[in-house]
Amino acid sequence: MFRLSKAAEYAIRGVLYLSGKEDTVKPTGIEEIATAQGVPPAYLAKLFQTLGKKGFVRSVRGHDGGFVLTKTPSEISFLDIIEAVEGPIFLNDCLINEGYCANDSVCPVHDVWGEAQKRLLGFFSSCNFKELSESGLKKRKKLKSKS
Amino acid sequence: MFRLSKAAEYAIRGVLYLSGKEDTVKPTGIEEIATAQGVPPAYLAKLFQTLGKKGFVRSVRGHDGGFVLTKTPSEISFLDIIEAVEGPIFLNDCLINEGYCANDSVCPVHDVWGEAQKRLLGFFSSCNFKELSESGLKKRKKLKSKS
DNA sequence: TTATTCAGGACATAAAAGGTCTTTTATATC
DNA sequence: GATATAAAAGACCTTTTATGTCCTGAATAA
Ligand code: SF4
Ligand code: SF4
Repeated sequence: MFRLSKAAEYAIRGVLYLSGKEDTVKPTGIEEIATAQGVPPAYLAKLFQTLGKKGFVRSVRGHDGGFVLTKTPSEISFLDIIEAVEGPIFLNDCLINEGYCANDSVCPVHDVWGEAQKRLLGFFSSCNFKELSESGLKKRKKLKSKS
Repeated sequence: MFRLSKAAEYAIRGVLYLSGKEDTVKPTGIEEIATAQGVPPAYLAKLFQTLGKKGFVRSVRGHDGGFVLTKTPSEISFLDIIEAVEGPIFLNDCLINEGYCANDSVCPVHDVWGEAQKRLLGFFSSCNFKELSESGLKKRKKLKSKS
């Protein structure tokens, strides 16, 4: 169906929420993040668990625990988070490695997938969470001034 | 998982095969197409059935029947065939229509999906089957000259 | 020590992908 | 007209992926 997973959507919005916090030291509980973004808490917890393993967030257990970003928002790209939760993106199996499909040396379709993937990944890796967060503030301000 | 479906891959390779034929009048049987491309015949038949409904191929039943392209290869885009077999592409539900997600007026993520989708669709619609077929011939020639 | 909060993993459900098969209908040829 | 051929239509099946939930255990601050 060629659609982003909820996993990616939720994870990104979670990281976005953390990116919007001024206090970058105090951990934020998963419950707070989930409620703020309106996503299933238990699922988000799973996702943040893997974000932790991949090193994008640090987790603090126990009282007043939660999650903190380990990098500044400008250093985290969209692609980072997408790939962290859904694994590396391959538009088609034959892009995994040369020779995966025996046909790829003569197949013109292969090149199209390759180019499409290159462009898509390039775009996603060009989006960072600092920009994203700022653009969110801007949108909110614009909406307010209208009403 | 963000991957093209086999359906799209098979359909595209089927159309590509037809695009490579000089004789544009005599129908080509699904069995021939499937064997030439190494894809499951029954499945490909289903796919061509829907390609027929969408008007990209014309079908002839009975003895010496099969499929013929209804347009010249240069008029058929990658996107045409992909969308014909998997339905319209939406990277995320909120792109289906404005207001699908109540949040989209303030959500910065929305815009990223939108831009990514715009670029992807733009690229796919810029690829036509005449170019594709020619690039296939070129690749084959190059490979031959090497061996 | 106790309440809190994440980690890890098992489990559940539903949807989609990928594919087969059978029956019916249209067509060309003998 | 009979017959062989080939697509149309739709039922059916299996496997994989997506999207969660829940429980138990471990860390930690108050
Ligand atoms: S696109 Fe070409 S190379 Fe890639 S899997 Fe399909 S046939 Fe093989
Ligand atoms: S990206 Fe933003 S607008 Fe789109 S569904 Fe997610 S929250 Fe809603």
